[in-house]
Amino acid sequence: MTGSNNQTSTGRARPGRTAATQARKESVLEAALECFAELGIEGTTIHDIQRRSNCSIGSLYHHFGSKEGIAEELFLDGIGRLNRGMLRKIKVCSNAEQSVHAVVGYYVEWTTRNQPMARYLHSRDVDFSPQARQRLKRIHRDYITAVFTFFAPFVERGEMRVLPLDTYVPLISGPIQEYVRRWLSGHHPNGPRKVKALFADAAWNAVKS
Amino acid sequence: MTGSNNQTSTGRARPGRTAATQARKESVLEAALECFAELGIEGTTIHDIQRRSNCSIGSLYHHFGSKEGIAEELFLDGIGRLNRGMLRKIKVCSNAEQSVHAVVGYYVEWTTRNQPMARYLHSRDVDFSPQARQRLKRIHRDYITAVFTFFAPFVERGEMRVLPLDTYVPLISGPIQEYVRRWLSGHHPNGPRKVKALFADAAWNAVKS
DNA sequence: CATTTACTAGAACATTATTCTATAATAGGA
DNA sequence: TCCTATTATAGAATAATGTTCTAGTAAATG
Repeated sequence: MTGSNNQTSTGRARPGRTAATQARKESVLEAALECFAELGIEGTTIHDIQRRSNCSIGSLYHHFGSKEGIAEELFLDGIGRLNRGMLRKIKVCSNAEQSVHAVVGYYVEWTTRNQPMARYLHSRDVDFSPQARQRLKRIHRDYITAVFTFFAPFVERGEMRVLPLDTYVPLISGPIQEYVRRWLSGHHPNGPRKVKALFADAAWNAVKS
Repeated sequence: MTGSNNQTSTGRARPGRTAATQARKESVLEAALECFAELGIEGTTIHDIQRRSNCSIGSLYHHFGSKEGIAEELFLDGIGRLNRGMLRKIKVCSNAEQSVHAVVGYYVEWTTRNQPMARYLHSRDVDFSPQARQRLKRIHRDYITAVFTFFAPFVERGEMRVLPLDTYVPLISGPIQEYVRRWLSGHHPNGPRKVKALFADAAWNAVKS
């Protein structure tokens, strides 16, 4: 009903038209993010996105189905990028403490370098269509699984505490995420770089044995 | 331009018409929250709110100025309630550890008892009109000030670490907030009650001397 | 009681999202 | 290479939704 969608934004697609299609979809998402940043989410119209991406109404609806569809795709795309970057980063770590520090550090760097996307991700973490919620749930589950698979040996070795699975991420990332959220919504002026070490230490303290 | 707005939702207003007005505004906000919960934020129309609150279009716009105005007022109202409840709760505490535990505990109880509002608060913490952002910033600043005024003696007595002002809230509330957010958006089924103690201990660990 | 101000009401209007029909480009098989 | 099915583009037409406007009602004020 919605259209193609043969790959998530990561996967390499077949060459030819599909590549061009992928490029067009990405240019739409890029335009949408810019609009959201400048005009606010409620403030941007489908025409704003259309104009900025040089895409016709028809194409837009062909590829995304609705305005909400664009917003959801953008969200899932952003989460995916963040998660993949994070996994790439921690996989080169060789012990628990280093890994936990890497999580906090990468989150700080990524959000500082991708402020519009970070702001967007923070702006709507709840409230999705059932299908998008489903996809998001899967993304989160896969991420948690991947992270835990990586951390499990550390837990077994006794470097980290044994805790309920769904508490690790909040314990490690919760504080820095909350700090960044407040910064991004303008409640305080200081970016997270100065407090990176503080939050990394706190994270490690929360989960170390 | 927008209309009256003689009091925030807390303040006792003069009797007579004003009281009725206040009641009407609150009934609109209540209706809006119900709609957001059932239909999603983007999914609810001004007419949905209007129907459910038995309020005419005219009244709606007289009191709130726009749909976004309703959403903002609802948000500020909710944050205000949460903050005031929190302050009330911690003010009866007599030492730092007890206070920190109270913060986490109250957050768990409040969000469990006010799930629709909690979900709404999580759904849009960023992305507001400049004026609303300003009001929100003030609310946050006042809250932080009040909390810190309360905690300051504990810091002086050496019960708590000396940290940058804007890091206390993320360190204490960040993990439980993140846990609750994930729960509310359906990523895991368990409510926060079972992990309350765990997160309270972690919070205390993060800020104790 | 007169007058001003706040509030209610919903039709008229404007904006914005979505659908629809037509056309062009590409891929894959004969 | 040509034919056909599929996918993509385009924008006018339409539907849905948000906002303004005019008129009238209730309360407050002096």
